[in-house]
Amino acid sequence: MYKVITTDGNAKRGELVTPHGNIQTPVFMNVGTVAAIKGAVSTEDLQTIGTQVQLSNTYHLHVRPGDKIVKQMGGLHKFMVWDKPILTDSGGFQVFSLAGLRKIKEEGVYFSSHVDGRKIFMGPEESMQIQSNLASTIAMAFDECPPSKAEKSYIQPSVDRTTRWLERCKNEMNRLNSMEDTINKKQMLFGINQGGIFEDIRIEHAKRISEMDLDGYAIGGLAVGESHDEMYRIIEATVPYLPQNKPTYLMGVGTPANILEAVERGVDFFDCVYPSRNGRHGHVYTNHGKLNLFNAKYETDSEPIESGCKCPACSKYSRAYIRHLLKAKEMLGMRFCVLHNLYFYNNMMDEIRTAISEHRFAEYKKAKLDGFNSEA
RNA sequence: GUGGGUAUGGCGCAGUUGGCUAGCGCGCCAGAUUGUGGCUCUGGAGGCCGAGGGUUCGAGUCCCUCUAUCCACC
Repeated sequence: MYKVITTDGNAKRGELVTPHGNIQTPVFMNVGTVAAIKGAVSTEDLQTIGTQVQLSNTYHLHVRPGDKIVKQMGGLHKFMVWDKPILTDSGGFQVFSLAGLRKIKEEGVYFSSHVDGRKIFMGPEESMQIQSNLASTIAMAFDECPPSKAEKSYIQPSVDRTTRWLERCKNEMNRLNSMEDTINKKQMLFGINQGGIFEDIRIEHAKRISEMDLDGYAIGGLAVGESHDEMYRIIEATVPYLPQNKPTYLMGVGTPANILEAVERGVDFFDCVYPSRNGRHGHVYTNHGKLNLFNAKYETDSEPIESGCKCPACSKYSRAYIRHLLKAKEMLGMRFCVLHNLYFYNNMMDEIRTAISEHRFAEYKKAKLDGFNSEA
């Protein structure tokens, strides 16, 4: 159950009630694709850096260790020792990102495993079964995420198929939630809006899936190559046609600036690999823009990544030391950067929630963006 | 001391019977990365080819001397 606590313009401050605790929105979900946030980050770390929700991936966990193994181990929560909400992505994105290794048909998608090359079939039913085995808090619908440059003639039939897949997902999820040996019988299902950068297709699709009474609605297929302006335009056009009494999730986005823009347009949920992947590559976020700690200018910099930051890295360690660890390819260097970045994102979301509650989101956003564009 | 090998950007090497604007890997310096294959990709800086002399229209490539270094033998 989702409720909007207060609004500030189109920005919403809300709360999603789940069997694994309540999620305060807007929220940034921390991405742990294979039931682990890359960079040697533990559950204890996540508590320290204020993680509300973890995101894992259906396709990756199906390939390894196998969803049946996870079910046998008591489900994802018990397996990875995390009792707060988990959202599982459906594997739909892998249809897109592993393009070349797949064949899309009406019944579903034929993949070759990126781990051992074996053939895998996944359709809406399989994706729901896997996610039910994983017993995540929120399951995502199985969709196709077409490339940003796709023509309308490709997008329209693709979106129509995604709609048919969504109906199958919903039916299968209902069936699974009523089964005796299902671990999480209250597993939620979010539908996914597609339509490329065509507002008419987006809106039509949003209307159709809104009638299906799902637990939440995502906007997918953005931030895959189109410009920021196009992305914001599509968000702005689509959000009003998604149910306002349900959470809206912008999949895979994005930079801190992207998130501020999307919150302003009514988005509640986010996830992105940036803080973790960029962290592993030594790119760290600050209120004065992104730093690349590999840069030679940090060689003797005794300052923390960001002074005043309360993350585990900034509380004690210098940029120079972390740079050294990164150059030496020590895991600890990546770990510090990932922890800092996730803390930065989680903390920014906390600030956003406070700003909306106090009806000063616009001022907050402007000040934040000005900071990002200033030199540290 | 004798015989043989090797000397090319920070390191490791390619450079065909002499025609180069001297390449490559790593490293270095930067930049990309948006529902993650601890990747990958894209740029950039840096060498009078150990030193000196010779042959030639032309030498990193051939010849001579020297220096350094490695291996074997004494």
